[in-house]
Amino acid sequence: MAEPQLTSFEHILIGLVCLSPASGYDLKRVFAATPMGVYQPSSGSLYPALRRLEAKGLVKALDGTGESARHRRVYEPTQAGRAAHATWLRTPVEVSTVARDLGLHLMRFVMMEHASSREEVLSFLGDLKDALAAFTAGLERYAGATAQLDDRHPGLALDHGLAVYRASLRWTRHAIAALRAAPAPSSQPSSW
Amino acid sequence: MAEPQLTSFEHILIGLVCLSPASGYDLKRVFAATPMGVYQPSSGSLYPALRRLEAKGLVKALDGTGESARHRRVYEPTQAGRAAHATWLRTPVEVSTVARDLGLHLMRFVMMEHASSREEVLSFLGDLKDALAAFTAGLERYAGATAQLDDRHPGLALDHGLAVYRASLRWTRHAIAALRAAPAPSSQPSSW
DNA sequence: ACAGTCATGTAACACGTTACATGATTTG
DNA sequence: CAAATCATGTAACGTGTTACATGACTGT
Repeated sequence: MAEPQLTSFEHILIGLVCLSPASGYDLKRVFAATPMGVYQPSSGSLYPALRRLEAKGLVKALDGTGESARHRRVYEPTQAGRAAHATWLRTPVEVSTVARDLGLHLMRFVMMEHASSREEVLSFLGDLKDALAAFTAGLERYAGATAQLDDRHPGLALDHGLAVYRASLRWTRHAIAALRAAPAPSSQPSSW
Repeated sequence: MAEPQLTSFEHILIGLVCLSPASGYDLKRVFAATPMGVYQPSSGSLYPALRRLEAKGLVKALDGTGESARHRRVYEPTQAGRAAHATWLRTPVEVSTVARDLGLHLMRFVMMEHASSREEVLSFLGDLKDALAAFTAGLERYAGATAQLDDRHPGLALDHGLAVYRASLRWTRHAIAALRAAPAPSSQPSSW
């Protein structure tokens, strides 16, 4: 069973059709309407990606949705697709890439809600917290090691990184506490 | 004067050789040794990129550094290269892309230190502050508009975004204050 | 002499972007 | 009926990744 290596974009597409079956156009609207919209996939990337996933047997088009329905191809995941999605959700958090992949990790966290157990989610958040702590510690070490004499901007930029990753780190603690606290999915407005 | 459109990576390479002439291998070490190292350029992207910049007349290889010097191609910017770099530094901050380009903006901020006046830097930081404020306001509006009923993770992810961009926003104020306070305009060559 | 590093480069491959093409369906 | 939107797709082009190749120099 050679896991076909997929791009992050493809993993997200599988995740979205796992949430609910959708056509390419539907997915476009999702990207446009949610905060995911920082990335706006083009037709030239979206439709070929869906076709690749179909060719790899990870999604399939509902043929029942056919005929008069205005030429729409609505995709749903196959069993292999759901398996690949579950595997992706369990991808370990690497310290060396946690900064680069932070957005991706957040996306995974969102998609875990209806696919993973509370323990798995808390384990993931714990790993993310540890990775962010290690990463910020590395930044602090670097800041301490390089004496900023003449140049101010690099030090300020480093401050930015520290401020941002510390905010992420704080958030992991907040999220862990929030998920530990609430057993039933009640509609408590999260405010902090 | 048709500005040749360059990738972000190419702009950064020009910026680095503007800071001080460097070979491809030198640049690799810079990426490996500094917090820029979240991105690790491969040989297959770095050397072709330098050749493209040379072909476009934006950098040139020091031929004096030649012959016995162990086959090194040390690049320095041409006048056109410095002009392109200056133009890039002055690229306006767009609200719609400020989240995606935040790392790039920080990189520009670092490179402005010895290339831009204090007024230009403060103007840039002001624009960045405004863009981040508008972006976070948009996130807040989205959070308020979408009633999170059953799902908790999307709301928590939104909290993360808000926390992170607010940290960036706070940093802009901090940086503006720090640069306003600073008297000494050092013009020493950069060390990183 | 040999290994390791320095230093640059190439080739195959896959992917994203841009721009364009196509036709069906709704709306004024 | 015309225009806008829905909906999918293709082709050229550039670039990044991976993996490999090459040669010069350094240290032991």
